[in-house]
Amino acid sequence: MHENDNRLVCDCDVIHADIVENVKAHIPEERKLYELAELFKVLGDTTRIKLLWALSCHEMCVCDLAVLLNMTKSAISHQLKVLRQVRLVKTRREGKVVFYSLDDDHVKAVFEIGMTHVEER
Amino acid sequence: MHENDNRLVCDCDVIHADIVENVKAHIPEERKLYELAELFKVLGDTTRIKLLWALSCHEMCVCDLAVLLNMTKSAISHQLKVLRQVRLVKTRREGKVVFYSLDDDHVKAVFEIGMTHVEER
DNA sequence: GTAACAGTTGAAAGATTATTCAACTGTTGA
DNA sequence: TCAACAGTTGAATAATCTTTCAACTGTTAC
Repeated sequence: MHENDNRLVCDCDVIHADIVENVKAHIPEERKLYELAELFKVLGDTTRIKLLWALSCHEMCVCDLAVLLNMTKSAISHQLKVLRQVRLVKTRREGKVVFYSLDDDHVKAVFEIGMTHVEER
Repeated sequence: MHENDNRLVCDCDVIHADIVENVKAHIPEERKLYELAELFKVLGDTTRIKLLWALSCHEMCVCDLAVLLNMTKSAISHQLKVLRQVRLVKTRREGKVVFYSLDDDHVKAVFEIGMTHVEER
């Protein structure tokens, strides 16, 4: 991740100072943009997209998901952890079995808009 | 990227066969989910998020963007290329200066929903 | 034509990330 | 108690991605 540690890294002059100043004044705080990028980064992986899609159909356990995607339980579990950390999925234990389901109403909406972009190409 | 080349990689049995079959029947084609993940991958980087945000305020040239983000023109140019390849931004040349602007009406919508998720935490 | 500057590009370096592997925890049922 | 199985985890490997660097293109102005 890029971090500008007080060095001046830019190798050119401003051309349109007014625009730059205006945009600078309205840009959201660094932390929020960072978190937004983090969210998209989580969505930016085929395995995790498939998991979210599957869970948007029905809650499922790790074994079922592993069979569905033809991957190891370990790989699935690692990715589910990532999804859990950003609160996109939640869990429910029933004996030995852990059921995963979506934990966010926005995900489907993001999916649909994203799909619109993809399909228009 | 994971690809299952006819090997059976899953290390467990199906527990809820009916659910798995049902989900399998409704899952979108592989290619679409892949493209959706690709789109989110592009959005999943702080630099590119900042670029898109800036461009959602006003069209800007590479120099301006470099000054705004305090990065080299080269780094900015590389990232703009990525955004151009998935048709999120478009260009317009005026003499020596190349202006970039958003090329997708959905981006802002995706931004806003994503922001909702981020802010609720 | 050529100097100056905006922007682009390919290759390499550095950073990050996904999957595998092996060892582990927790729960059930005999 | 212990075998069996669902799931988790840390470390290592493999793959991918971001930024840097240096060389390049294209346009303008002299």
